[in-house]
Amino acid sequence: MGMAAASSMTIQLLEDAIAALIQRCPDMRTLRQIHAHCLKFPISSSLFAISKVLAFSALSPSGDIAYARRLFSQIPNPNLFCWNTLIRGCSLLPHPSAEPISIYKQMLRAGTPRPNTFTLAFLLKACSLLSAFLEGLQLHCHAFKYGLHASPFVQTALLNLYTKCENIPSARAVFDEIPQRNLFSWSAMIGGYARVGLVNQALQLFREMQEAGVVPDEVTMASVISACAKAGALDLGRWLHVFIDRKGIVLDLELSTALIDMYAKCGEIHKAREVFDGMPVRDTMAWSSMIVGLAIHGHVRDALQLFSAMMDSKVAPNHVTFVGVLSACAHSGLVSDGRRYWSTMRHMGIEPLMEHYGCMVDLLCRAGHVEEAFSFVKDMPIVPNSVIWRTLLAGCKNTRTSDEVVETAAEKLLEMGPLNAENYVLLSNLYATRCEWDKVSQMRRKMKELGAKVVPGCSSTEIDGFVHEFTVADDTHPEIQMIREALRDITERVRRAGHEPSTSSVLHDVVEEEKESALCEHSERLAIAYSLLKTKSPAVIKVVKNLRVCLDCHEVTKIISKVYDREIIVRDRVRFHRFVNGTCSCNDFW
DNA sequence: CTAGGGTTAG
Repeated sequence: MGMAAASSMTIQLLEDAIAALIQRCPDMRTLRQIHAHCLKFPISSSLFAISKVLAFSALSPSGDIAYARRLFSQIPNPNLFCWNTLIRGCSLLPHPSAEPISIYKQMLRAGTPRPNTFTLAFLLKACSLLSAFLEGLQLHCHAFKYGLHASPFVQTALLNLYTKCENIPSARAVFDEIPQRNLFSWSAMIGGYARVGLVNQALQLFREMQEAGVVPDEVTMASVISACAKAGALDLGRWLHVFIDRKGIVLDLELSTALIDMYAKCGEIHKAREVFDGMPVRDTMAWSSMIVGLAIHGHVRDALQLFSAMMDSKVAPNHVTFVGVLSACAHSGLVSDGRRYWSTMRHMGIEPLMEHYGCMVDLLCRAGHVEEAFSFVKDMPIVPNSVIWRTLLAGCKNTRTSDEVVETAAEKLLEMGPLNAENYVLLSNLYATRCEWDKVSQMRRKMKELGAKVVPGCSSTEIDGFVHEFTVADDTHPEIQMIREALRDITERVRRAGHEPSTSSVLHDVVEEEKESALCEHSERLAIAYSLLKTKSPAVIKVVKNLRVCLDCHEVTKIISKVYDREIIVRDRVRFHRFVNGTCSCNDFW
């Protein structure tokens, strides 16, 4: 009995020693030595020691998953911890794969052990990385089958999986079923809404979270701030920044980056820069979001200067950084710089994506090199998407371009989006500038015949922390009567200022018979009218729109800024317009 | 041994 106690004590000591060694193990070489020593001792069969070795090889950044797989296959009866460790190890690999699922299937086939909450959480995480909805659904069933559905870890993992698969209704259903929502479940749901662009829902849920008395942290705030960026909700974004400071929430890399992006996308590029300059450490995303921000504001020199500062600070740029750099060059016609950055990018081993080709086509077109842009597109190793063809066609407007370019691009575009009205509108306008009237009417005929759908224009404006959305000819707003009256007043005052509606821009959105009302009910006009009603003179009117502004709205907004003496900032789908006293910051080029 | 976050052309 004394002997048995002694030996069990010895084993305990050895196990503790091994655990301590592995905890400080720096690399696989050392781990193999420790493993070899384990095999010499009577504890070689100790699952404890083996599982420590397994955990290191599977989970440590300096581990070796192949070693873990081999070791695992030699364990006669792996316990649940071993299975879980291998599953998690495989789901942490740089390239997500279905391996965690197949290991799980193997475990189920073995009949034992039964999965626990750890198993499901790891598997669900693996599925969310793959956006594997169907597998996730099966795991959801297993959660019930094995009685694990009440675990907050499983619930959050399910919630997260559904948002990653962009299945918001399922995510919300899981969220609604959670009786005790914690910081993680609130953050996951808010983040899910924000990622798919349901910004109002994200902001609403954030309010409910506070009402429920759950204190947000830097992770929650990063999602909420990014929702503000997408919504163009500057006032709320500013308020949240103050909230962050007041609550002492840590401004880590992610939250700072979200703030930079929010300020940039909400028109406050100087505030964005302030946040950026205040960061003690900056990674690729932080640099990129600042560079992209400067680019969309047309601060091209600053953007390029920042890029070289980024290179000096040895942070590696990625494809997003180059989207910023190349689009900055495109915005101010820096053709040779653009070409240089393009080859820098290739030199760094960054494969150009569709966005980069898009920037180059835009760059060449704006500089008047439409033919060269066309050969560039023809040489693309990936199949150009409709944005590429649209960019090319937009470039054809400004120069005398050969029919070949126009016809090829037109054909491709209509082939790709035969039901997209935007395409017919673009082509119809282009043919009009080229005085090819038969083709203009051909486009309109085709559009009617096919019943092409127009993406409805949608503008929003933020008043007292709430984002109000308006679509073209919208009559669903509760205060629509007042808005209509305000619109009539605007139209009258604008007309008296000498404006004549530019009917050709009606083509941008609608079919002919709707011309008259259409112009006055473009969504940005509703939003501007509502802001004029709800805010007073020094307050700046800020509108965010999902499409480009049309020529007529651009003219009218300039006049409104003068006759109502209000500064108006419109965030287009791609850039900012700042209207002050009858002129726009884009100098009428957009 | 578990969960939630930031940047992307026109």
